[in-house]
Amino acid sequence: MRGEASVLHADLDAFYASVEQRDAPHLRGRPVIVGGGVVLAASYEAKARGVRTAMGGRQARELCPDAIVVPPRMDAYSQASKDVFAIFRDTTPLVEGLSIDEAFLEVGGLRRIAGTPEEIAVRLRARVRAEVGLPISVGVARTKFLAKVASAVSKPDGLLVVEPEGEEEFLLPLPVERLWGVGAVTAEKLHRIGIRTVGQLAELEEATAERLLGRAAGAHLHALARLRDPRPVDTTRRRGSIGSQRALGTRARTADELDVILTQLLDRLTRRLREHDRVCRTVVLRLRYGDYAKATRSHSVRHPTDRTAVLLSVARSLLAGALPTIEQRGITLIGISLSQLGRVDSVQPELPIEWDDGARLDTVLDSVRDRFGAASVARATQLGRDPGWSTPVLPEHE
DNA sequence: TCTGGGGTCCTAGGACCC
DNA sequence: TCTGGGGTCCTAGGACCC
Repeated sequence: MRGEASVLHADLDAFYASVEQRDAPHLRGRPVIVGGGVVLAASYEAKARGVRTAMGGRQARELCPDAIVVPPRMDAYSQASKDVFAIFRDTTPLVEGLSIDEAFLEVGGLRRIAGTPEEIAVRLRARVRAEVGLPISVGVARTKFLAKVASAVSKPDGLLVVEPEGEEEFLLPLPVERLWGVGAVTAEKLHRIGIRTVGQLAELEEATAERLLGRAAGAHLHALARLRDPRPVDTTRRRGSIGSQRALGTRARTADELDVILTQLLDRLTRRLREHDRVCRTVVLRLRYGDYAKATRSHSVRHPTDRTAVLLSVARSLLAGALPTIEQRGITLIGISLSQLGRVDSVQPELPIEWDDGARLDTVLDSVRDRFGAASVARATQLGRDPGWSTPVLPEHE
């Protein structure tokens, strides 16, 4: 016995472009492209001409010469997102945000006070249109996955309810690319063995799917194709990492220039960290070399922190390690991610231990660990506790 | 495809611990 | 001295999503 279709997936249509058309009447009904170098968003009029998100700006203008290209206004999109999410939360307390412009809503317990899921979805769309001025598509189904596919199929400005009895008829004929988690690489692997529809994937043995796609991805996609998706709407999810990056073009950069950019990126990120009362443990340096090959370098500190100085010095040492390669190959992008985020109140109060020369003990231990590994820190800590040990010999701290 | 910016999750090897 | 199995953490890379 299947449950009822009580999960809504609400997804704003061509979000950035719709906000632009809302705010500038002369853009309405016309092809609009947000972002110059690369297409961040395209209105449906531009999509009809073949313009796609992430497409190069030149190609987009060739496809659609009369498109109006506007620069992004992130603050406006952020405010529109807040307005729409307020309506989501006014609809049900069980909201799981997925990104700036989409969310799952569980409305199963609301039948007596708010009506059927379909009625709730109709009202939600009308409210977003009337109160925020934006078109939004909604899929309604028994599981998150089916609701997400339903909203995508309903676009633009649509509503599609997949009743439990109609799930096979709805899903199985769709191309595998419609599955959430199937991109270009996975689609190509499936095509190579003759699988083009979700139904064909469902007929495969699970073990075969796992061999082909990897254990987790294979099992997951196989389950989705067989209509199994036990994940409930999760209202407690929190961001696990934040990042900031900058594309640099192809000209050569000096180490000083890179250091300035790195400092700006880190300053912005640590500010965001503190604004949201979060701390982090891992700094990831992202690089794209002159040949557009990507690389990452990361380092984790012992104690979660939101201090710019601490995280910047970690980022700098990561960058210093990569400089020889950058000199050789050139650099076209630099980015920083801060991960292993935690709540600031989960951090234990810092012990005011001072070393002889004034360096903090944890800072000294971090530098020992960097050079000699975690075991050495454990040993050094033990030795430090040994009354027979006088002054530990530690590497100079920079 | 002459290539943004913000994220999530998974894999795999090595170090380390029990 | 050689050899286990299981678990966690760290690091690097890759696929995918909007």
